[in-house]
Amino acid sequence: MRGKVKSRRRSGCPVSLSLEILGDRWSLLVIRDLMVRGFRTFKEFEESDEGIATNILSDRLRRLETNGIIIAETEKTDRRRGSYRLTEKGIDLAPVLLDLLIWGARHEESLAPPALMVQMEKNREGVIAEARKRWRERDSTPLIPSFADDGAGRSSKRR
Amino acid sequence: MRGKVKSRRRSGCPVSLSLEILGDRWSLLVIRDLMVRGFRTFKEFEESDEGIATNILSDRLRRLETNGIIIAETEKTDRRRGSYRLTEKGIDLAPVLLDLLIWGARHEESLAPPALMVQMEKNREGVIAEARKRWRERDSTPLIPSFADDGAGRSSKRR
DNA sequence: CCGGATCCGTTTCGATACTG
DNA sequence: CAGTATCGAAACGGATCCGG
Repeated sequence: MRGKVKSRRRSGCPVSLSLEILGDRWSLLVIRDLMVRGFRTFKEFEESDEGIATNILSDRLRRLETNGIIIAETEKTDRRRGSYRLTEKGIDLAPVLLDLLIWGARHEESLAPPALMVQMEKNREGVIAEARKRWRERDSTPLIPSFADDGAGRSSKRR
Repeated sequence: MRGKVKSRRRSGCPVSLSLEILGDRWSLLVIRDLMVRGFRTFKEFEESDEGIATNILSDRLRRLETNGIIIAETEKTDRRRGSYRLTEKGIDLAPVLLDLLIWGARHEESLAPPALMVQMEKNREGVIAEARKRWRERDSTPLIPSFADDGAGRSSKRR
């Protein structure tokens, strides 16, 4: 039992700190779903994506909350946390998410219609502004409709 | 030995795919060091940061390589891979990294001089263009000098 | 039913020793 | 110097259970 903890040094670059919060498989995915797909409840997160386990989801939500990226709203009648929203700090991640989305669309298998991406890339600032606006208005309709549904992305899943 | 793979469904959003590559504690950090700090050798990565273990570093470098984000250059005289560089796909992550850097500087403990960040935020496009330019010229001097050294970031680390 | 918490087997991580 | 090998520790993921 080598109890050497080795006193983790941390570099001064802010990215490292960010990655201590966001550097895992699920956190950014949860934030994306909040921001882009308009998810708000535990169940929505659980059922979507690639099937995050409930314990992991619970843990990630709590971690994001303690880091001030989301807030959980508890109803008075019920002790459970019913819905989640991004804080301003959280919505400020919109540029990161968007750039990642753009990068993914350009370099990974382009499951999402490139046309949409090209447009989004051109209108980056506009999309970010829209995200921020909706956050202020507590409007949680999906920011990018094609990503709203589950097997999503493949062209016109029109309704 | 329950061979149930459960046929992981993946959502159509490109972000998920990106996060399968980048969604861990170290990958983006390695990319940042490649891009912003100008690291190129195994040893530089190993000694910097918050002390990544050599086996993890080795694994991440390999994964980034197989995903086409970096390339390893092997010298003919030696079987070892001597230096690493970003591919074009890798350099295209500059916007993501930069936005993450900006976000971190704004919301996390501001270890980096805010002035630098404000400037970088204003000149986002310029910094990205510079990164791309250097990549083309194989110029690996640090893109952001304050982040070049280890305990870095704290204002005027006089030189 | 919904939002979790708990239990438990499996996978990944991380520190260090070791090798070409 | 650039990695592997090893092994204990931590995180993950699935199933199940529980309180509101």
